[in-house]
Amino acid sequence: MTCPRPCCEGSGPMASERYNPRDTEPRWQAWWAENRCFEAREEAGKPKYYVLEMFPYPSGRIHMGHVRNYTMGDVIARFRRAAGYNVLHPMGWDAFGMPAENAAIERGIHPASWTYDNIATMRGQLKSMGLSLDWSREVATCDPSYYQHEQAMFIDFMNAGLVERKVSQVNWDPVDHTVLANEQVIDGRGWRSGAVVEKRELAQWFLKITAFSDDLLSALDGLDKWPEKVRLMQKNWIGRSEGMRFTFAVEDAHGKTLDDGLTVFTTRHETIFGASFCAISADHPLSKHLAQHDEDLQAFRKEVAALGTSEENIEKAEKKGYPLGLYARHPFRKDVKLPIYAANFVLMGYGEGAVFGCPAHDQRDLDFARKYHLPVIPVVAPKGTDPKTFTIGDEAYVEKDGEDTVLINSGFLDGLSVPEAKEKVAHRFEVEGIGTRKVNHRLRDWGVSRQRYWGCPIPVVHCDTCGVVPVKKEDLPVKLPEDVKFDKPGNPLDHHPTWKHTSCPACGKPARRETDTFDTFIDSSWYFARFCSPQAGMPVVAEAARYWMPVDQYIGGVEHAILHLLYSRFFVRAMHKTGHIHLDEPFASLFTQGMVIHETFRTEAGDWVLPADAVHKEGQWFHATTGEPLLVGGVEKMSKSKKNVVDPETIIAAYGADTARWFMLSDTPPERDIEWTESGVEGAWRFTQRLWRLVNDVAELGKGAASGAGDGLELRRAAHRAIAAITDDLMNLRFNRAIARIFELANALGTAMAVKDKSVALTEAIREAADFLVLAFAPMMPHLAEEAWQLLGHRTAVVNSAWPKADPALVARDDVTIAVQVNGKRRDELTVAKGLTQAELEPLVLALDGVKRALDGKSVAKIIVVPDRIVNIVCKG
RNA sequence: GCGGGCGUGGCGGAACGGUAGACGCAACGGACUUAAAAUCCGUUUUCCGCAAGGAAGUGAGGGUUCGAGUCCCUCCGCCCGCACCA
Repeated sequence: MTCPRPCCEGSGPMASERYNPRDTEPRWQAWWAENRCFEAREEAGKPKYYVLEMFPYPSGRIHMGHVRNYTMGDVIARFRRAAGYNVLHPMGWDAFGMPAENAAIERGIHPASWTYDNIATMRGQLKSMGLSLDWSREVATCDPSYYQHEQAMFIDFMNAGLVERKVSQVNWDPVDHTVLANEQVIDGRGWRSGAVVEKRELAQWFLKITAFSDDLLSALDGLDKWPEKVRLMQKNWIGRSEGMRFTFAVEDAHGKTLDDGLTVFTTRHETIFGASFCAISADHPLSKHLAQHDEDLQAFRKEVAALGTSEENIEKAEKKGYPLGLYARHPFRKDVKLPIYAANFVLMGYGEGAVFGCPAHDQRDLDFARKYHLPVIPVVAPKGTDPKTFTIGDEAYVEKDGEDTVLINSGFLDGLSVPEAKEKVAHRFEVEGIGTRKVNHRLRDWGVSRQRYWGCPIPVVHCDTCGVVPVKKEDLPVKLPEDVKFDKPGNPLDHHPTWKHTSCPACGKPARRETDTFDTFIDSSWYFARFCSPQAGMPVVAEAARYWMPVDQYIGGVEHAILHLLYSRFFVRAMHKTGHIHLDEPFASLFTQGMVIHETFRTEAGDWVLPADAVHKEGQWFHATTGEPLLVGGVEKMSKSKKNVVDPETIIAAYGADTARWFMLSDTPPERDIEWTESGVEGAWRFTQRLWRLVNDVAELGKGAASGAGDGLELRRAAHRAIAAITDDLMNLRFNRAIARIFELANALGTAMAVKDKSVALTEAIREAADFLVLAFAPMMPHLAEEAWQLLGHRTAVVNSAWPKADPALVARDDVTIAVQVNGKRRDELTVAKGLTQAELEPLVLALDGVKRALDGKSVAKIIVVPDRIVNIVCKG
């Protein structure tokens, strides 16, 4: 036998060396590229598989989150490819956005050169990961050859009535000097800057996402390969509620009826007899109107505006109202007048910005009623309750699901159930012509105007004569000017001396270009479709999209559960409506991976310290250069601010991409947060070396003697079972389990290799198992796999090799180990031929020592047999 | 407040309602080495026992079942999303 140890003489030249990824990885990357292994072509008749990871923002360098995301995508792509699919696996750059402009402002670098430099760096880093990407399809959203199609589609959307320009109250980010969409405001702060968002009135472009509210909602049911969590978040975000919109007659303090009534929205119209006041938003037109002649009301409106909408404020805020001196007449109790208040808890942005208050059954209304001494009339009570004794204390009565309740104190509704009363009152409103059934959504239209330079110009022109006119399609793209200055706050496009001056596409007179640019979420709302035909002179070539779309597997962070994923679902619907694509749902299957987390270190002074600067000595952490002791903090998401980052480039340089990839997939399920640890990476590194030694040993194996030991059957079974399990795991994205199976296969192969004097059969089984092993880990460690594959004597490349097929005969078991329980506790086990019947098993089981001991003379009441799995003997006494 | 998820060894985590802890990390013991690293062999849920074997055990308590980490109810803790949405 040849000794595999590096120290031994006489072994082959390869075998005496450690596996060196620094040599092999660039070599195989170059080979794959030269042979265009990953360039996708449409092939009729071959099943296609479109794998896509959310494309990166070119911030400068890749981070571990990218490594995890792209490794998962690559494993899927390589596995599907081997399994016979025609795989599309493209990559691009979400290249517009604020950081490029910040670099321009802070360092005087042009956003374009900053962006393209970053792309070059990051492209190189991604290539060093050995990803099976089709680089011929690369796109950058900041390239006019990309955004011109976005502009063309926007014009089509305008013509299709999916675009609106309106003055509205918008979220203004005072740090980024731009407008934010509702989805981009988190806890009252800008999603990027973290600044408290202000309200401003501005003329803005909107995409009418609300035109698809119900469709976006109901189609979620069909997205059965999306995480339930994401579907639920979108459902809540769209926030559909069914109710009624109806109008109260309004009179003033002198009993004079006003021309206009007060229209409210409610989902609890059955509680109308419990109404004791009405409340309107401080921003309601009626409130604004009255404030013109009422200084106290003006003050109240200011107070409400100052409060904002952040979480803390809402929790603390007391329900407050300002009586307007107006009264709403109850529609069914003509003697009752409901005072109307402007109130701080009514939002202008939802429903009608006006409600009726039913204090008995709504906590906010109750708080309000108690403060202003308004009546509290219970109108819904548990069935059987005496209406005379049912009272409300400090808590509103809200019936729970499934509770049996009836209407009380409600005139013609008395005795009805809530659904019956809803129906009856709705009918009555409709008959009397004062109200209609109405579905409301929480979802607002998507404000897409941004007052920034580094984005896609909105292709319209403002003409004093013609108004807003879209740019002619033949004049697209509207390109960004290159000579811009960032010397003052605000939008450089607006400050540019000439760019905005143009002529009207309709009348030819001098006119102004729109200087707002698109929200960058538009750029990422269709890039997946562009990848089907990335160089086409139209947004999407129909045949290409028909072949490749939808994306079969989309992978990214859960932070995009609403923003990007909802916008994309809308945008594709708009593209469908305007004839650019044939489908509505872009992503058939979605996977949201967890974050990469790491321990945090800080000095006693409180400064964060990079993990690379922390050294562990005798159970204590110290700073590598200053030597001062370090405090170990929590394990948190890798972030620059806490410095708990590990640079992928350093890791790849030290261990190679395969090791980094292997670590990312091991142990932790892909949807959970993974903790990056030095010992884990070391472990992955050692395993690459172990595989390399194992393959070397197999490669050097001579022909076994016919008389040698071992029939190889056990190993063959292990290998085929491993392949069957790994195939199943990879199909279902259970990478950590697949990796455990690969460890087991390597262990089984190692055990077989330790047999002295191997028979021919065992030797052949070893060769087969080694091939299987290499093919099985190839999606995770593609470079090592290619190198090992050559060493095993194959002339093909792994990328061009088929996924191994498990032989069902070897996967199936002919004998089984059955656990034997007595009263549910395991007492013994029994290995028998598969498929024994209860009658055959019973005597065998009762004869077992462990069973006899446990029974100890007790009488057997019953024997439960689950074929080939378990026997449970139930006894008494 | 509403909605959702999760709780298993020292750690990451396995486990169609059917032998809890696969696989990995770490630790410990041993072999090899002048030594270290690497490598190889072994041990590692807890408790009792020399062992054979036994007892307990999946956040807590109850239930369904021949059998529960898994299903149901109540509670505790942690995480995430939304949040004055009428």
